[in-house]
Amino acid sequence: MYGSANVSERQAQPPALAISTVIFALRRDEAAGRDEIWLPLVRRIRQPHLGKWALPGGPLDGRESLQDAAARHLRDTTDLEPTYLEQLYAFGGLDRAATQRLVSIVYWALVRPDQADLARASENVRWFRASEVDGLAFDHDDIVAYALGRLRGKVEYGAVAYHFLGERFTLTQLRGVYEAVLDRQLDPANFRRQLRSAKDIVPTDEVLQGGRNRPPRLYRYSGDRPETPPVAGNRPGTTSTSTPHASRAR
Amino acid sequence: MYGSANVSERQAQPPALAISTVIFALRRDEAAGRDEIWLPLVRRIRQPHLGKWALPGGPLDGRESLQDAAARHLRDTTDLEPTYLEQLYAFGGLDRAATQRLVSIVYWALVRPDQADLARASENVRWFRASEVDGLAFDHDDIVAYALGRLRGKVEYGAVAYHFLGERFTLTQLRGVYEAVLDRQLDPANFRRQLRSAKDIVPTDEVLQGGRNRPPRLYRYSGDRPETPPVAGNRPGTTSTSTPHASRAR
DNA sequence: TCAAAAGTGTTAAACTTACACCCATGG
DNA sequence: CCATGGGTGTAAGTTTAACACTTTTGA
Repeated sequence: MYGSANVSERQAQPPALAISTVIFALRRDEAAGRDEIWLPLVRRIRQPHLGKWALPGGPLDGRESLQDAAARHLRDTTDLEPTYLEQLYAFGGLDRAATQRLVSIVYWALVRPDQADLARASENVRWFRASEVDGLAFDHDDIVAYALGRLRGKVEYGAVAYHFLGERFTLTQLRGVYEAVLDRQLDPANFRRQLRSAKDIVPTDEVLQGGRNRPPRLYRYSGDRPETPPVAGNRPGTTSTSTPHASRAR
Repeated sequence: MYGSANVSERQAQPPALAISTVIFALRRDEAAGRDEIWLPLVRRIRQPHLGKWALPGGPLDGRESLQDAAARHLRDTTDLEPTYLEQLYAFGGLDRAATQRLVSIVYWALVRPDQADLARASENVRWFRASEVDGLAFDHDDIVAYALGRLRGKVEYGAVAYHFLGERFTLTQLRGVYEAVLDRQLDPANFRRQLRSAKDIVPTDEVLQGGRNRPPRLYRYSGDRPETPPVAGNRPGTTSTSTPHASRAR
């Protein structure tokens, strides 16, 4: 069934397989006094959709895992090395590309501000506000919208927001991330308490000096568990951790 | 051309793309007095892993969407037409198959008991307890374990359990689903109240006659929203609903 | 009328939410 | 000494969880 050679015999062209990534970073809007979500896009330098902005990506090299391929394309096109990289979805609609059948396995990434600053910005790489993205190549508009929804869900449930920030961060900075992602204000007092009981966010004995006001305490994330979902086959040697396992065949 | 074991040739060839599905159904264990999760597997009738049990699946036909391909393979191999079908994950590790680079886009499905009864059971199709699955072909053990975890998460958060049942069901039946999936007992009284406020589960004016005890009221699921996650490119014409959308390019 | 499941009531604990208030710092 | 954000206290509202209790059926 799987090893069949008539995959290619049935039809002239097997579906093309591409890897793309939605990269999110935080940027401060000093005027509005709040953080916003931005993402880098690359300009297409060939047909189809020549000249349009698109998600960074490309074909899957035969000797790298899906995640490695995503990371490599990030490096090649934007110089970014994200601290968080997770599979988003596999898009395989029939009309995604005009000339060929195209299946894209899309990842999403979070990068820290210092990393984002390093990102090559050129004629063909530019940063956009996530809320203003529109008119992208292929179905990338929809993919970005879906990624934003997933980001929101992840932040609401779990422990992802840290990856927008550096190694150490204040609770106010972290709240800024949550507010940018969820697009609403949060009560500072209650936010503090909730994250205090979050267990994987630990206070350091340092404080951030140099501000105009009382120096806030710095925290760090004790990310014991791998942030990438427990998925076998993703990286060799990784075992699933989310489920009690089988014993024997019936 | 796909089946070459030569490494350099393997790199030159594009990765093979397959679609598989993890199918879950509920089955009553009368002895233990509780529901259990079962899934159908198919026996491999060719190398590699000849004779081993595996998830139903096969190659992607060039003219159907990913989801349609999953549904078609289900029909062809097990005669099942699930009421719920959602993409699980794309597995693309390097060592998934010995002879070739194989990327599998895996779906997971829920079927109703009446549908499950119709499923062709033969020498090469058999049902297994999900908790006892082991020794499958490829990395399918891990995939099943991951799918169980996802099922658990979906049931805890949202509205999936209904799809294990028929059109109309009692709250006790629904509680049986939750208990089987979450693998723990739930308080009948509290469960009832929680689901009452769930909004998308509505009481009918019918009751289920014929039991030994007081006839329970029947409920149904008013599934307004599509259960498949809001994903563009999955089906042409489907628009993402989860995210406020963009306005213009910057 | 009895067993068993259907269904309701009640209460303590836990968790949100809103907001009043004190603390520490740079200017 | 004051403006500002850092940080704590507290009380009302809401949800969760445990379990006692009443109702309705078939046998």
